[in-house]
Amino acid sequence: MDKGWGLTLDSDSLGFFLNKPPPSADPPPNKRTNPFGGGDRMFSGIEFPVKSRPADENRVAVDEVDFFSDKNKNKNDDQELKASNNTSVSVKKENWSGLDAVNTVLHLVTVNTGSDQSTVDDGVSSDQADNKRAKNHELAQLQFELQRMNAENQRLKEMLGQVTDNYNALQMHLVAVMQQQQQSQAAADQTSQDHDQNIEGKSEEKRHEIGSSGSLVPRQFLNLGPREETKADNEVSNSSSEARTRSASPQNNVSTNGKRVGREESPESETQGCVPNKVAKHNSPPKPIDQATEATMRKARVSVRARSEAPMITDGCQWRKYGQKMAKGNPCPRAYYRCTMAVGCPVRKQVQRCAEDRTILITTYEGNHNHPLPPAAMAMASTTTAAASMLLSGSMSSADGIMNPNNLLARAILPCSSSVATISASAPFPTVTLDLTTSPPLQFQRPQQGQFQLPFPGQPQNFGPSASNPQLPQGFGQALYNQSKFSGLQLSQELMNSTLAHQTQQQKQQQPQQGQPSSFADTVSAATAAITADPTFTAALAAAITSIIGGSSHPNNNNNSTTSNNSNGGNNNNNKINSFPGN
DNA sequence: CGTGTTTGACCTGCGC
DNA sequence: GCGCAGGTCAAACACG
Repeated sequence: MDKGWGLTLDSDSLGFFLNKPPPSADPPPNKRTNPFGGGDRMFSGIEFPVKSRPADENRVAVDEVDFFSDKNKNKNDDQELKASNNTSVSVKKENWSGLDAVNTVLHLVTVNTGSDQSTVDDGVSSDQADNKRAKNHELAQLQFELQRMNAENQRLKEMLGQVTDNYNALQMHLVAVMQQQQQSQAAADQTSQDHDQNIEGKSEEKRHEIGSSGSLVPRQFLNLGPREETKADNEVSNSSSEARTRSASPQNNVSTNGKRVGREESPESETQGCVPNKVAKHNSPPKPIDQATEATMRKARVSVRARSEAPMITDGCQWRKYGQKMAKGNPCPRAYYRCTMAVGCPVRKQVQRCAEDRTILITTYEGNHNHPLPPAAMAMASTTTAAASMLLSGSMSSADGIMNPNNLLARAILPCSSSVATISASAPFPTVTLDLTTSPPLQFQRPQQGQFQLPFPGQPQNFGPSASNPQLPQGFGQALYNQSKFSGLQLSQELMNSTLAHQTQQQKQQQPQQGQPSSFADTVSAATAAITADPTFTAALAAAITSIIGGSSHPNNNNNSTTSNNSNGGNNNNNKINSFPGN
């Protein structure tokens, strides 16, 4: 099981925006105390409240709690002391400097310092009284302003919660729509090719399933291949839970012929995960439709490179380690995990440190979850899904090749950082690599939108104990972004843009008459138009925005940030360190 | 005792 | 066919 020492993808992403210094070359070996306890460097960027660290002294640390901390109380005490004794203000000055350091960020108290300064050399008591009154007045104003900002902050938090919920709903809706489109196309293809009524029936069933589930409550599946997902869903919908349970345990599948049969014949593994060639060979009649393509899609992998001192990144899922091997060309062992969130879930991942830079953790995901994902796992799942979808669609529509880091595919996946996405054609399986190891600038690079600055760098979001929850920092993408000046965090943008790119890819497949974009650059450039071109999406987006602007704020909307985090973090973080020699 | 990890053995695919 | 490397299994082990 995932012992959860890992940092989450988002925390890493957040760290980018905080100008997180690169990990020290020689980190304390067992520094991994409580990942969410605030002591870990990896999470300090987003933990709440913000801890001050030497490396972050110049960071914008807007911590509402601190404004009413003892320091301020001391200041008030000093004021009172001074009022009664007319004593020196030197001590008070020191305290002011402390507050000033904070308020400089808020541009609130620059006047006070000057006022304070003038008091020092003034020996006239009446002037002192005036100054005291003035300062008290300013203090009251300051506190009022702080309260106002706190309220504003709270409101923004609530907005964030709402936006997060709406975003999740929209994203799921988008996935559902894409599934529907793909299903329709697949059904059409099937009909034209072999008139397989059975498959069509399944497609209808699938459509019905999507429709009946409600447009905004699609299932949360991680799919590394769009078509595969369809097939998998059909299987899931057609198979009883009992059958799944039976097939879940490899031991139960051991036949009398051999001890490894169970693994090979696991339906989940075949249809949703990596399909062993053996199965393909043994499987019934060859399908006329791109079997090779389907096999390729099943084997699609998404690799995430992120800097982490932890043995593995926390992605919201539960993992159980089932093997470890020394890989050729890398002194660090490769660990093998499988998802244990549901019995028989075929999703596996490999975790290995980069040989060149051991602070870089390479996590490779493979397969599709056959179970609903917790919100905490949706970010990574969506990211990998979108990346894999783009990979697969790209590999189908154009020649495989290394994607240049400057390619817009990379920017579609990671538009706001200097991170790159690469597609490896030489790997045994088509693999898209999301490189999150390069620190982006504090400003997003949005080729079509110019630059903008993060409004709340380091802003404590009420993320609960697991501030690293990947599902929370989810903005709306540029539509909402442009309208409300709200910005998501890095992964949000990644998700949004990659999802949009994927959506565009789907639309591209459905509208060949408009001429296919010849490259992903076109795909990405069309993604912006897609968000407005798709009336469904636009309407849903508008509804979400309206609900926000309408002021219907529900603090509990952020509950998932706490509960899911707890469940996620709890599941993932009460684990002990893997004995991972490479770490 | 249950659960998760470790680790050597085994299987499979691939290149020569 | 052989060797190599990747991937997986499962008994042994550790831990709470």
